[in-house]
Amino acid sequence: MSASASRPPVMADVARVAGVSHQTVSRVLNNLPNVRPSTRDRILQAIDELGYRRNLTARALVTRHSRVLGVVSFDTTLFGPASTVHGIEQAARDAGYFISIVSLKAITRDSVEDAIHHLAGQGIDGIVVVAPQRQAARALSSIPDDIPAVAVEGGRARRVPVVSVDQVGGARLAVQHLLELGHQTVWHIAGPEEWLEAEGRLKGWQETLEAAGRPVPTAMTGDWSPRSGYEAGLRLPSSATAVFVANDQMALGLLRSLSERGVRVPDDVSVVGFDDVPEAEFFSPPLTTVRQDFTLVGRYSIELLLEQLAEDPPARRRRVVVPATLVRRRSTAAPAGA
Amino acid sequence: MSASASRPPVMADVARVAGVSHQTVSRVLNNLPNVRPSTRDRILQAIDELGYRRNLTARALVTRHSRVLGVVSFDTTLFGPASTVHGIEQAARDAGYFISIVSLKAITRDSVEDAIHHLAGQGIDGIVVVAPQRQAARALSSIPDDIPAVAVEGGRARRVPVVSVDQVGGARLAVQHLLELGHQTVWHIAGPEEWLEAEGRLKGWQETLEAAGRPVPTAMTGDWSPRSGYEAGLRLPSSATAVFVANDQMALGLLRSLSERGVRVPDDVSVVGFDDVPEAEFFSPPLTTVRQDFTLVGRYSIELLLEQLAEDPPARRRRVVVPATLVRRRSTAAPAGA
DNA sequence: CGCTAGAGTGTTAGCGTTCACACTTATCAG
DNA sequence: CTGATAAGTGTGAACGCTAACACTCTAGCG
Repeated sequence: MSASASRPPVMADVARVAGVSHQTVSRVLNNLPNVRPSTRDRILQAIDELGYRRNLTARALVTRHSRVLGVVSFDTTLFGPASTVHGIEQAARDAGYFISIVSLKAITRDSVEDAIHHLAGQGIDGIVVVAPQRQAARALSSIPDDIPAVAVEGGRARRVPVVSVDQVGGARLAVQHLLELGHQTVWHIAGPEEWLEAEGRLKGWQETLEAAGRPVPTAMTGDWSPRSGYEAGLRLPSSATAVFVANDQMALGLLRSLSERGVRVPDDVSVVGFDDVPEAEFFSPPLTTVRQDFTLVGRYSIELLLEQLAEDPPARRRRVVVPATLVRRRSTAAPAGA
Repeated sequence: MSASASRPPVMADVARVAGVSHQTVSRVLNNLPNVRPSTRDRILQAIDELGYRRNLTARALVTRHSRVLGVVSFDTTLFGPASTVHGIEQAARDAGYFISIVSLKAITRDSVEDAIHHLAGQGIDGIVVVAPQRQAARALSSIPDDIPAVAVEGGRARRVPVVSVDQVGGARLAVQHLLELGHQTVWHIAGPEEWLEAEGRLKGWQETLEAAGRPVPTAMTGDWSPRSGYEAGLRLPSSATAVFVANDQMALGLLRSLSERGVRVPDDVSVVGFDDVPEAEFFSPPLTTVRQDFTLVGRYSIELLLEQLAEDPPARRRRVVVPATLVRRRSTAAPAGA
């Protein structure tokens, strides 16, 4: 513990104290072989004594690897993105990487490109773009060629592997569940058009109805917020007996407007959401919904990224799809007439 | 666009193309004066031509500043931490800084210290610790002296400035609101003991009741989850007419258990939450709650951090308190007997 | 006409690591 | 006892940038 508060100690200081060369200190730090145990101990002790911490900036300069991964995301306040980023962070840390985050207020192609270049200039080893909007997905092509990247929910990006949840399959699960209960058809409150997730759920809903030979009602569109679900609920025709809502927040709004109109759930109308937010189980009534495993999505995205970072570029999987699962609770039942 | 995909261009390459020295390129990049406009243009063109991006790692090595700030947080899936981190990120980016995040699964003194050292070794310019638990607050003392730091919700940390929401005041607002409506007393479902926020809300609740000369019921304790609020609701005595719940999620659970028991809100029991999550407005009934401005908290924390980073260390404010506000909705009313 | 000031530019030396070697010493086969 | 091999260690040169200073040149002054 040197009293001089001048500069933090560097490798050379450790070397001097331990009576070796800086290179030997480096070897110990990097767990390389061919260091005599007694020497190693002396160095370790010197490190401890001086309170030495290796300067990762210098290391990054020479190795050309910062062990930092960049993440570009949108509104990390929402449950989905927040969970995904959390999953990414956990997986990255387990792999010994740091995460540098840029969270966008607005998704425009420009803002995404900006964020990407920002990160690229930062000496990052790779980038994960959580790109659930069409705009963002388009910006993927502007990622510099020399930077490994992965997209989450990024449509079919050209040069970038994609991890996504099976939105279409999830929607199918929801609609099939309602049809099996005996409903003639299912209404849909969709997410904003520019969102790929909204698109997938809409598609799954429509295809499933068509496959079953059922009429396909006009879809209503919300903006993911509870309020928009509430408003969609006001426009829902009284003939409807089942609604598939593109996320749980809008489902909550729908539940509220139905209850205000005296419509009982599930007696009069069945409702299925999407996401399985922690609150969903305690809605009135507890919400049947489609669960997405965001943690797994985060994990896979890091896995795909690290694969690209590896020495031997493997025949890289271009796309990983995480299945969605149906969680049955009390907001769905057979229609009144059944 | 050089066809050789060998190495990304460096400053010297730009210098060669522009016919100047690398130092002049550096001057242009750093917007220093005394560069002839025509020279500047030539350099800018060369940069463009080569697709040159400055290596920030090398820059950081020599300047000893990375322009990266570290953030340590807990479970960024929760609304509060997620919003705070989001606010921090926005504010930091506006100031030209990057954010490197470590999100902890468990808060123990060790895990926090670990995260801090992890970041410290990363060549970070400063650290924000979102430390809402007593454990985490204690770990603040282990931040190396040479690294500027700020704590969010960190109790009264010793050497570290703190930004926090006025939990006590928020709780007072909630309880006063209920007393003014005519309730004799107010029950409380508290958060986990080790959380400072839970402690502040508990304290505000208790003090306000005492100041009004009202009996103070035994507080129930949850773990922030809707389920724990639900369970607390089952234990709520039927004599209770008003409940102040330490967060919105638990309030949701309470609402649910009350409705299952046939207790009407607000007719039979009034409920106030804390946080004002986006969903709160659409609970059944819409929840009266205390709003915390997390964005502001994030903003202030970066402000305090940048103050420390500035050339002239100002007489530093040791503590910034952000006020909480009451949002009145439909879950509160006068008691039945009033 | 020489001198100074300042604009404009180049040169050199780091920053704290790792990498590619070269070197020394001990070990062992022949 | 010699030479080859391996273990253990040191030396010097990068990595790509900025800081400090030195230099050149023009303008302006007495």
